[in-house]
Amino acid sequence: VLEKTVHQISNISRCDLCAIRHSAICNALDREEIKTLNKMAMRRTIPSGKMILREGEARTVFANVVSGVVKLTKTLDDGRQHIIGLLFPSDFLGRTFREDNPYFAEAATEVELCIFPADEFERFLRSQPGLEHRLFQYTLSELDACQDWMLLLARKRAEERVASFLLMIAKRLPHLRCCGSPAKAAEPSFLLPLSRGEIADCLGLTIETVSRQLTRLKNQGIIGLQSNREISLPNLDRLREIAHQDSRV
Amino acid sequence: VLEKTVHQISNISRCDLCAIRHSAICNALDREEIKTLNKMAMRRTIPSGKMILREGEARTVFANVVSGVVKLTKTLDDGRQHIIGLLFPSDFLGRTFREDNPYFAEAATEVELCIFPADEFERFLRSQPGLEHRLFQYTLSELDACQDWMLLLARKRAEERVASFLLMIAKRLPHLRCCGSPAKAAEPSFLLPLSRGEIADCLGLTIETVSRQLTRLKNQGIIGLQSNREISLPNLDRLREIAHQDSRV
DNA sequence: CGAATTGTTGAATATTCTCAACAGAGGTGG
DNA sequence: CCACCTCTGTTGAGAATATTCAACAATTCG
Repeated sequence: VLEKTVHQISNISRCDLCAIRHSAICNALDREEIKTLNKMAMRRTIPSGKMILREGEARTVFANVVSGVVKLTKTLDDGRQHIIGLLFPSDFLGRTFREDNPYFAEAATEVELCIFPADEFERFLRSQPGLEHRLFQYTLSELDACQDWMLLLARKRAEERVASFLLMIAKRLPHLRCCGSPAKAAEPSFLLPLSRGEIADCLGLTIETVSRQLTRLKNQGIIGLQSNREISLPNLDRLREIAHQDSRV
Repeated sequence: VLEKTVHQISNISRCDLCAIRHSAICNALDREEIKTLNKMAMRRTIPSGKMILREGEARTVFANVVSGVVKLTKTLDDGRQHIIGLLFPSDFLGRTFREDNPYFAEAATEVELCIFPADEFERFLRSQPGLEHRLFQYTLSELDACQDWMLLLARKRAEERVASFLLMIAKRLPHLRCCGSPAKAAEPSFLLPLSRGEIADCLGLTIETVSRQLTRLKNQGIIGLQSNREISLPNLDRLREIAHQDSRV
């Protein structure tokens, strides 16, 4: 009996215990295939603020985000900066089939990554059409999101942008919700993974404008700011009205 | 001898004569495979201004752009609009693996399309990993371009946006160049595929701002405006300086 | 040629940014 | 545990950029 148990345990790969096993691109793989991927994978914990990839440098790794938030940034020569994307748990990091990274990737919070060597992963990807199809679908969703965000940057005003941002974060951070009092169980509440400056870099605004808009929303009772990073959304309907046609939280 | 010639001619598929045969996603296919694709394909000429796809509607077709320019737009409820992308000859139109169109597609000029029925094309795509890989690569480039454009919308000023726009068009319109005088052979010159209003919708500006910036560039001798649509770029270096770190024309 | 559309220009306005001062949170060491 | 320092965030006043509204000019199309 004991022998059997031990055998079963040894048969469990690390991936079976992985939190994102069924939501990351890995869900395209069966037990045998995932063993191969597992062999080339490495877990790494990255402290908040550390640079993971640099724009223009040769790509050497790809990764799944297991926990935490990664920000992807682009910069102009004179230092103007923009956050072109945020990666949450189960998102894929890295631009496949290209020599160099098209953006910087930095840990916005402490981040846990499941890392793959670039060349080896790309070869595996080409040999597994199911996996490549999964990554293709993921890329298409990224493109959808990017195109939606362009509309925000091109046409929404500061207030609408901030409201849209909060809804986006609330939608993608179901894990980090705080335990509110029972009465408020229905209202989303979470820790912002970004500073005011980073939010500004997401929205194409300045720190001051973001701060002012948050204060305004707070004074109207549409959001709650327990501390700088701790936010609650007691009036989602109103927030959605302000954001204009944003998808459900 | 005549018989042989006839046989050779009958062996030539429509695709062999297609202008974009080797630049569109079709270049992933060999002679046999392209025959299959050819069977499901239909050529269509669409007049300028006609809507091709509507946001939210079920997708029924995909297409290659053979000639002309297609604009992809998103709108807010109150009518604010943004052009999230332009398609030039050899670009692929349509969002695969999704029930509904995520944007409007409209002919910006007269457009020639090579159309595929959606379901049939998707099935073919899944059966041809090489073709799907090619479309995946195309989608990745689209994403790169979209992320670059986000930086423009978020952080560039009106003058920089207009300069970047002109460089982008010049880069993607090598076909539509006018024949200038011999002395000016080196300077790009072309017909704008978009109106001032459409340019504004690309750049997140108003018509008036675009007009003012174009006039400024003209007065500085950096661009030439032969007519509303006819543009020349006699000082590319200066234009690039203004646009800030944009890729070569 | 004339009407309709598209583009330009000016003046006033609005929104956001910049600069500056201050307040608060968080972390460190005595 | 508190004092201090630093970093982050807030607030206000003035400036800059782009928008809005309006009139007019130019172009295109029938």
